[in-house]
Amino acid sequence: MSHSPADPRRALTLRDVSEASGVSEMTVSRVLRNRGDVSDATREKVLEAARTLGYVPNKIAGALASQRVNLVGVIIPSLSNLVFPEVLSGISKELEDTGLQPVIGVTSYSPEKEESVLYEMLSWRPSGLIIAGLDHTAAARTMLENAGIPIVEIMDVDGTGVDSVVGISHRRAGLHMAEAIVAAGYRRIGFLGTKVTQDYRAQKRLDGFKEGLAAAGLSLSDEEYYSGGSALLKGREMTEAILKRSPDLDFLYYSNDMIGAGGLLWCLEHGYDVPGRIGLAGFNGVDLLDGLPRRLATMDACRREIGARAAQIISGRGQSGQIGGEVIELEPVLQLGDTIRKA
Amino acid sequence: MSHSPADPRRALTLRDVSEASGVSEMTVSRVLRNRGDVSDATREKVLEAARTLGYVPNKIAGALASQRVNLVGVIIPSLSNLVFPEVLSGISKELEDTGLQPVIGVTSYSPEKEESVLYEMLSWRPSGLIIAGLDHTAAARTMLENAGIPIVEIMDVDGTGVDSVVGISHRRAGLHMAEAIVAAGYRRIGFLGTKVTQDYRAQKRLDGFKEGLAAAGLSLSDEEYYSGGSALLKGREMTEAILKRSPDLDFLYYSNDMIGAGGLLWCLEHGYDVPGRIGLAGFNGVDLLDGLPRRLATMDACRREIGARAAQIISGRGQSGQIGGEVIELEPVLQLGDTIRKA
DNA sequence: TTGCTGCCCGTTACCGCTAACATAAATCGG
DNA sequence: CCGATTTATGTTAGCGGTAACGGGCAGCAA
Repeated sequence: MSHSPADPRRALTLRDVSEASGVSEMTVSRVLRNRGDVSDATREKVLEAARTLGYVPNKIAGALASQRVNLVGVIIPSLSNLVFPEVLSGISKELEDTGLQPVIGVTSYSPEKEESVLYEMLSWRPSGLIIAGLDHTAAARTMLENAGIPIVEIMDVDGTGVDSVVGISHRRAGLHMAEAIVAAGYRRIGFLGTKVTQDYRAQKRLDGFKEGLAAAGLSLSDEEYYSGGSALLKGREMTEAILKRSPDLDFLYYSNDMIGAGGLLWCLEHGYDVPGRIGLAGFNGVDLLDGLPRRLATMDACRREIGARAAQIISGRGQSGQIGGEVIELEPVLQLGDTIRKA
Repeated sequence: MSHSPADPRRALTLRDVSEASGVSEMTVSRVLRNRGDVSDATREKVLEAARTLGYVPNKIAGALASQRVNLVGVIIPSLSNLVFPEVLSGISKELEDTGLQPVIGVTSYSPEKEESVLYEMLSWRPSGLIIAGLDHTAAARTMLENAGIPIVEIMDVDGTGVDSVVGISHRRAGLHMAEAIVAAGYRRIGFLGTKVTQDYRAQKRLDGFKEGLAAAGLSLSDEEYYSGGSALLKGREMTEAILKRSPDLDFLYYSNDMIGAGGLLWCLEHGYDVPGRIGLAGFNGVDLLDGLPRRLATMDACRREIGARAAQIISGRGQSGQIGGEVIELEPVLQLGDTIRKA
């Protein structure tokens, strides 16, 4: 374990490398960033010195001096939702060879937490920001407006964005699901969802769903809500509860696939004829569904593509040459699966 | 939208706030960090000015000047594994009110990617680093050794760490599972796992498992591997394949709960007597299992606690007053569930 | 009054790096 | 063989904060 003469545990700086290789700090900096003209001889010398010393550049200093930061902030409500890791994977794949790096912040569906996470992120002066949802506190919105960097609000297009927006219309997703259910002949429809009132998108889906029912002269026959715990198990419990209370229901609409899957398993075990006697549908299109005994009807939320398109906008590789304020509405695809009877 | 006289889109600095409130930059800095003595009158004045201007401090400059960074790097192989989001949640909860903030990097199980992610992270000079696994490239190990910050390697204790280590012994986890299976009277045992050879921990579990079988004079009767795709579906397909090839197997050990769940569903659908005719076990204790028709035998990997303990070490709140080189081995609990017959 | 203390605030010198400009040596056409 | 480029390197001045220290002023005991 070699160490510099002065202090054995001092962090290395450009100066150490420059002294070790006998050139100026500036030249070392140029070599390490592949910038400007440097002769092959000195380049080798410098790289050699940096390698043997184990030098790691200090990006904090670099960013301050160059006024450039290769970070992209990504703010999402949760990591356990399964949806967001997929969005993230779309983002990081797209950012892969742009030199940009995502930094993740999690809000736990709390607007106050979102505000503080956003503040913290902006204080690192990222070169772009991707944030889930269109609904923020007034302070958060102001920060976004004044940040002076590209902002992309994702997941949702039902509302007004600060800058660019990439997502689907959750209202219309709910609406279309309702239409498909009604078209298939179901009439006594129950809804099962999360209690979290801060999940604006689930709320919008429900609103659209009710709207779709209303257009056919129908309304929700019963509802059931949960919070916390294993979603699959909750799906079972809620399904049992709602069917006990309202045995005449002929359709159950779940706010996400996980509880829908639980409900599906419960119905099959209890001998319900699915989709004859009762129909089921969820939301999201998680690939978990492929392994279930029967494929749950769902609607793909285009998670990976949302991530990819958002990242493209930040990296300036958006298909439109637009400079900002871009709005991309993706179309969620209804997958009937095996739990809605064919009309 | 108010703007400063010079440039409407220039980012705000301490100087702007100091001019707006008529005090020095230093005083503004003190107010915003709650440090040193400032009179209530000026404090109010400064906060007021900062608020109306919408000033967001520049942590890059702050970190450079103070040589302190409130970031903790966290490097994990994947976000879709379900295990890691849980570890992360343990970490962020524990870090919540320490002023420290986790920054996540993902390696996709690639040692080269790990190396570059690590380099990138260290270049931001975080005040601590949590990284999954004990197995790294030589260059990565050297970086870790010379980083000069607390390092915690998590998940795994079968090997030698650079600094602190928090995890379970995957070798012994596999070993104990084998012992339990043998004790329950199963003899013709198959293994189903991922093809990813870079998942060192899965490999160690398998090694321990084989060791446990060998101690009883047994060995694996058949094996089946997969990569990519929906784990639940793969679990089904692999189960079908292995049982077709080796119909006399009486136990299936899966390298994770997800494929185990798929296998369980397949066996139940095809009328297998579980756990009489055939036993099943997975690994991890994901709470998904609670919703399955039968509870899969598994072994809890203590994910949240691993995250929490690692974070404690970084934040200096570890229970031992130790300064580094701490090794915490947690004990995974075997949950027999309903898929191993009671001896 | 003198001197000391504690409170409040300002000044100065960096932190480690890079943009922009300056300089020195090598190349070159006419 | 000279001025005009080109190539390779060095010098200077910050980037936007903060540590460390300095100093004015009020309060107070001697």
